[in-house]
Amino acid sequence: MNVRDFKNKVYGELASITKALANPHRLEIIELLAQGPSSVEYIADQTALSIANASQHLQTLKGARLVATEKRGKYRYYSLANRHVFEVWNSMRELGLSRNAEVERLIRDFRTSRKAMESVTSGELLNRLEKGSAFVIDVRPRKEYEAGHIESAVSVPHDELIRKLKSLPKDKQIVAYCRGPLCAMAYEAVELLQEKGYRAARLEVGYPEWELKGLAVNVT
Amino acid sequence: MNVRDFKNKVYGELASITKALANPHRLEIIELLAQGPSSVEYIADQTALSIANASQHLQTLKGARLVATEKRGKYRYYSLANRHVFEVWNSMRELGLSRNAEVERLIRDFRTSRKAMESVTSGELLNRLEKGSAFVIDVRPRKEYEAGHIESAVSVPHDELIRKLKSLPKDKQIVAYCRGPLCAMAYEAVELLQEKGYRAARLEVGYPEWELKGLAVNVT
DNA sequence: ACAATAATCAATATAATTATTGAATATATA
DNA sequence: TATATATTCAATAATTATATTGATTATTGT
Repeated sequence: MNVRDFKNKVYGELASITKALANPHRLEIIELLAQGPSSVEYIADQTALSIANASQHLQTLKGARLVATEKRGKYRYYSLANRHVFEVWNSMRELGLSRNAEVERLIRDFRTSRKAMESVTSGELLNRLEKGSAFVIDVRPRKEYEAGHIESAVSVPHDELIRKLKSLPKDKQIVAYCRGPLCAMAYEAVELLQEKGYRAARLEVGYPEWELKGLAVNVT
Repeated sequence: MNVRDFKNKVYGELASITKALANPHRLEIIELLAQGPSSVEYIADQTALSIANASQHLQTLKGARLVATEKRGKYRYYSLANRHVFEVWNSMRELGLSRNAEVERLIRDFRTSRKAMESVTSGELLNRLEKGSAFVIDVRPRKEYEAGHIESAVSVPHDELIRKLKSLPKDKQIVAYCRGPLCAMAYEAVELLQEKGYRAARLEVGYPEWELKGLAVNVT
């Protein structure tokens, strides 16, 4: 094999992985799977895809060995193959945000409020948790909370937030987190809480990034 | 705009960037541009593409704002838009190597020798340079050396290595580096040097990774 | 101004990707 | 065993990506 054939094969292999990621729905699926293993049905529901279409996209990801699957009962659970997949997604998202004012503008414009929102770093949150001065809420759907969450966090899915307001403390700062930097749920939660007179801030990362730093407790 | 439209736009933007990367030739171009700015002609030559085809791929990368261009005289120089592009490429390559025995096997099989090859980390090289116990050679094409190289390195393009053997020291270890982990030039150089009785090892990273760590000296 | 060089553009044929539809295959539960 | 549920498969049409070719534009040097 000559050098050119070798290069063609190596870059071809890498491009086939990249191609498997190069689709809006599959990127969304990757971010969803970063929250924890999910069934096809749940993935289809969360991404607004038909079951058959979601299944096909999952086959594509599986073909590139970006996801692993496990069958339990009549459900088949998909999950990310390894941390490298999440890291590619992370750097991809960083690139998108850096390169493209468009994406950032989209995110900013989507917030109903224009005022800058206070955010808390992972390190700060750890400090406040030790001092007992923060109350952490996980605003993702309950299934994702159950698949893994920040140790002391309470599950308050964003569509249940209004109903559960009374159970939240007014004397502590409430720190909300969700799926990650592209996810709007924590933004919305903080906004609502502030309107209702709570002290609230957003965790600057989502659960997968927190977990990657080895700070997580998994519930099984 | 509702949540679904918002998500479609954000993931669509990110997928359009990913699509721009999802091609073997464009990945090879990214790695080449990580060595420094290059003209279309040079890129076409190094990647074995026709000029027109290389130009089209560069347009695609430019459209996704992954590369920047500058015209000097009759040449147009392309370069990576920012470090995020290189970091995506890096994590992509890591994912490829982790996920795919195939890629790793290709790289291993391509070496003519089967014996494991000693490699030197960046930190070790810095130590040895301070002690004066290493002699560093850059085996990339001279143009890439000229665009930036390790401070004390000497340019010995891999196709000139045999002719330049006599100028290399036998009493020091010779450390060879090239474009990065997928590049075969340093492997081949070390192999040749060892056959000829030199003490030689491969730097475990390429020039772009070294530069990313802020260890580089740029020549302009 | 004229030739030579570097790069891009435009048109085209081929190949690959995608969403949709309906049928098929497992698995659990009654 | 029958039935409902979860997922995959296969076929299709529409869209998008790719390499090639030859023409065109921009720049340099004579």
